[in-house]
Amino acid sequence: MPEMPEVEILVRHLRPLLRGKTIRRVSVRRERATRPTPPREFEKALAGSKFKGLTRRGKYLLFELLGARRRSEPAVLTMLGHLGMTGRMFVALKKEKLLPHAAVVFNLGDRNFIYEDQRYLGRMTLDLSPLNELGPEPSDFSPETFAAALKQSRQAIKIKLLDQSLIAGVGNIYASEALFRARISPKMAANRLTSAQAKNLLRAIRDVLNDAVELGNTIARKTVSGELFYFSNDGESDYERFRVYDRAGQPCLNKCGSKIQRIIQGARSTYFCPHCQRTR
DNA sequence: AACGCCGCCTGATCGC
DNA sequence: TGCGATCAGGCGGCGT
Repeated sequence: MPEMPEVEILVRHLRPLLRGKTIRRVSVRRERATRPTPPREFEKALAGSKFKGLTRRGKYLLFELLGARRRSEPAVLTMLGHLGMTGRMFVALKKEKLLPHAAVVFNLGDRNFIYEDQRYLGRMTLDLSPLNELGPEPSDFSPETFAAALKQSRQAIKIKLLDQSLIAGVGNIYASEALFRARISPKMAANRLTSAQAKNLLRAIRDVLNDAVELGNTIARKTVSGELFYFSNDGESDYERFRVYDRAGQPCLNKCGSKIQRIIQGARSTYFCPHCQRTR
């Protein structure tokens, strides 16, 4: 499940591999992959363009390209990528066999840049409108503004943290992790957090995400084989990575004597320590 | 208009 | 052994 740290790691990995490369040909192999941009339009718009920059916003990847020379001056294009639940993006030698779920293939000459997605919940598109719905990056959010924003909602804080229009980049795993570090109950109504609690929570969100990027970078370096790079969730690499996520029934790492509990909020799993996170 | 809920997707796992 | 049900969960869209 890629959240902000996984996307950040991927962006840092891909940036130097793509910079300056010209797209010879684009092949959309899954019609859904470029929604709402029509696949043929997507292929046509990007063929011949050159990768310039790559940045991240929330869980989105922003590919900046210089359009193919048409008559007038070259157009700047932005392509938006999202990994959904199971998306992967990597550069591979053209001669390598395509994975069964390759959704979009960008040919760069002797290499392919591939977006692959087992469940097709992610996408690669020219529609930039989702960016308008995003809240601030955790690093840009002033603690006062964050605290004030929480006052607007009666939803449980855990559910609220998943709202990308409030704060960008927090997903199901790091929402639980941040609340544990801030010692705040996931069930607490967002508008009932004190200003101090909100500030602690923002601090915890930043710490959890930054730590994950650092740890992930270590793992990623080990995972790279040749030109192939994967972000994978199903791995040995998750060892001791999370303090509460997926640890139901196991002892709280604060050694309080309680066991981590799993509850369902908004149809999603939440993990927390009922002793250390007693706020309501 | 904040909020709840469903659909999209495939593969792993579980119960009968 | 086989097969349907359930779960994984980010996000867009829709209904209230």
